Amino acid sequence: MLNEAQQDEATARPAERRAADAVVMEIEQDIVTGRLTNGDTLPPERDLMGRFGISRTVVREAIATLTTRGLLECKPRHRPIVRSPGYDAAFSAVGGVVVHLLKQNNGVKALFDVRIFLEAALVRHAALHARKEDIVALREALAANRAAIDDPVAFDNTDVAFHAVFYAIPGNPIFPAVHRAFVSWLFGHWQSMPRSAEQNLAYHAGHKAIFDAIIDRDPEGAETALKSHLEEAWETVRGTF
Amino acid sequence: MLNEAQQDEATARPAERRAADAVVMEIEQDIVTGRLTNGDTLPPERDLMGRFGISRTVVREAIATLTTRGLLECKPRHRPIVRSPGYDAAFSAVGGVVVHLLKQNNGVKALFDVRIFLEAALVRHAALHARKEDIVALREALAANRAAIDDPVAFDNTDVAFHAVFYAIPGNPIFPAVHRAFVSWLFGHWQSMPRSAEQNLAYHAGHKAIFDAIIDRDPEGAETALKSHLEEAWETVRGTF
DNA sequence: GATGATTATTTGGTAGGACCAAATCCTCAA
DNA sequence: TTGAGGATTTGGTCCTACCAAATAATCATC
Repeated sequence: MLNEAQQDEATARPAERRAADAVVMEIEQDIVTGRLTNGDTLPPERDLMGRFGISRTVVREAIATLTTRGLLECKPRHRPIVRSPGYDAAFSAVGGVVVHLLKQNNGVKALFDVRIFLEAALVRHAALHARKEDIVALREALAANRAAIDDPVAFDNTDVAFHAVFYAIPGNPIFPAVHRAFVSWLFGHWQSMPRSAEQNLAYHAGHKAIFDAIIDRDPEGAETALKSHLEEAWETVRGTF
Repeated sequence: MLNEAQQDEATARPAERRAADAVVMEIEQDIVTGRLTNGDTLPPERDLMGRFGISRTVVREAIATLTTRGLLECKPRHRPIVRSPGYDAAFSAVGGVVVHLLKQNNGVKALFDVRIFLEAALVRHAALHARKEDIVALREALAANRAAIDDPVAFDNTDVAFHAVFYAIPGNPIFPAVHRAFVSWLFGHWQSMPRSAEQNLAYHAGHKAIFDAIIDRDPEGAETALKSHLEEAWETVRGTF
């Protein structure tokens, strides 16, 4: 059955833009301009229907679009939660695709090589430009790593934390997000693999070699030590996926 | 009106997760395992309804999800086309989020700094490891750039192509994808801005300085030349957004 | 008055139908 | 054979109705 309102809407619509896009842009504006901030909840879908004068289908389409863009977080039977997008949200948005890419030929190797390449440049940068507080952070991370040699879980965590310092030194928020993406994409595969204390000692020695080169302000040595360390790590995990 | 099939379906469903997610995973599997390969078309939405025993609402939601993940390509009035995901698809999937990030405080600057950082490492790598064919590619790209100084559009294209060579030299497919992402995210803002032939000459001189350092196998010189070149480029565009 | 169980309301998820516009397929006359 | 015109297909949009879980409100009991 067809009512007049629907027909009028249908015949009048072609000239206009898509209703859903208008809603998306409006809510987008609210988030960008700060009228909606992180953690706020959107009104119920049925309220938005009336507010924008559109059907719930359109409301849901708009919410779905905003969710895929990382601006909203949806849980069943709960109002959508506003999420101010960060660089981490950007990387997690591609997680689904990356999973497929890693399954392709040498996908993990290609990503790991990129990590080595970028991190080599980061330790070189650290050797040249690390400030006092950066050195302190590195020294503390190295000590924590040493203290955790007998605890597999803690060692993994301190391992990641040590490398994270290099991504933090440039002060650019994109680098730490890249690091977290690397960890979630690469580490997820071979984590929970038990490692011996001897292996942890070798890893820690690799970390110390990098640290020593940095406090010596020796970029070449730092880069060499990092590449050696990561290539050793690669050899131990290459067969586990 | 409520028919029995709908009620049965509804009462039987709660055990499962969201219907749309199940469909997404199933089609995902078909693509990963090769039952659906690049260029194949999905059946019409109305067929999928019957095949999966779900409503068209859910079919469309699943297709939308797969599209945002880069596994499908949708055009109005055409069947969805299967796209085996590449690294470019991964980056384009985050395009929507990046747009917002760039609007935040210093977002463009942060991204441009990352580009400078990565590209500095790439030219250093080129200076150390470029093969003969890489040098040839660089020489040709530089010549094309020189020849296009009087043609704004062609100059932009050859400019991008010259820088692209550095991303290609390591032979890792991720780097070219990163470069294309940089171009689409950064260049899109200030493209179509007319540049004078003098400015193009300066840009070309920057390119030549990088090239000369590379054929001299001088990584420090190459890195310095690249940073100088890109920081000059930044100064000319920083006010245009 | 506090508390726990019961009921009502809210809310996101899903089903299914109707319509449109463009593209495609089909028919049939010239 | 061909091409013009109609019929069918197909994705895009909108609507209403219903379900199940979560939450809010109510009420009986102590």
